[in-house]
Amino acid sequence: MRDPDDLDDSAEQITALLDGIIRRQRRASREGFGENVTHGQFRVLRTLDHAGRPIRLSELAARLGIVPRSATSVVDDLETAGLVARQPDPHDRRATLVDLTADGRQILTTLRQKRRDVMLNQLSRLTSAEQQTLAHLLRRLAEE
Amino acid sequence: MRDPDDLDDSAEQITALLDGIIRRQRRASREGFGENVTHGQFRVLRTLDHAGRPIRLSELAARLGIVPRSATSVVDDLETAGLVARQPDPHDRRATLVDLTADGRQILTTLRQKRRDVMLNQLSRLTSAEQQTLAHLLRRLAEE
DNA sequence: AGATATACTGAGGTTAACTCACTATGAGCG
DNA sequence: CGCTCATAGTGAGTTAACCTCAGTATATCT
Repeated sequence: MRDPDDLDDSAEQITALLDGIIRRQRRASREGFGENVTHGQFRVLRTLDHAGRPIRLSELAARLGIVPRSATSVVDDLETAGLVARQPDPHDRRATLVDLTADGRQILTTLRQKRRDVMLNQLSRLTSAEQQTLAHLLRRLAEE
Repeated sequence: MRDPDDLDDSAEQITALLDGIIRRQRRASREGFGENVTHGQFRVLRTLDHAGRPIRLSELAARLGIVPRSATSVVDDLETAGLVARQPDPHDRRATLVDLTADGRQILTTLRQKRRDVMLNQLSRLTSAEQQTLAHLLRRLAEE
């Protein structure tokens, strides 16, 4: 019962597919993660780890693609949980630097492991060459 | 030839990429769409159109990948806006069938157009062969 | 020194989900 | 037939992950 417009409209198809995949993944994370860390918090931990050094809250927000105010809230929660720490920027007293704590780093490792298991399940439908192709295409799509 | 870290890597990369793309797309929808139809509402309209006939609320929910209670709310709003209509299922008095109204069908067409424009803009970074490849890979990922 | 810009946060809102518990109806069975 | 159990939808309430707008503190530029 396919709408013929859908078939040759790759834009809409791709959109719908992306949509569904993300939704399923979110759900898998929510159920499978266990640790009291949400998806958004995980993204922060991952980003900080990737940065490899304390970064400004505003830079964190930029990397996450959200507005600074939103980053404040996530960092608040993570700080309460002891997974990240704020410290004043010595060069600019307006700014705060955010960094992973030892606990944060450790939980990140655990979560990555669990997450990998969940994801592998989905991704295993593709050969590793296909995964690479996919990653490549997505990267081009994601470019600013 | 692939060690587990590679898998981990591409799994995590792909997830992060999907994440970012969807986020941007949502934002584009939110800003650009104009019509007072949210992303979730759009998904309902699209699904109903795709079904091509009145379907039960629970079936709608299943197709959307959400729990029935959540579908109730979206349908409530769409019904208030006059874009869908509920009717009793003649064969089962517990069930309600949901269908597009003429207005709903019309708005769906408009939205599809706008949405396609937004998406095309992003997708134009890929050749059409690449788009096909992408659609193909995503379809495989999305399969149940 | 004063205007303007930047960094963060308080207050409050929206979207898109969720769960739990309830009512109405249908179906199977003894 | 009546009883039990399952199914369809919804009321009430919650959560995550965003948003905007306005305010304070600090930096920078003229």
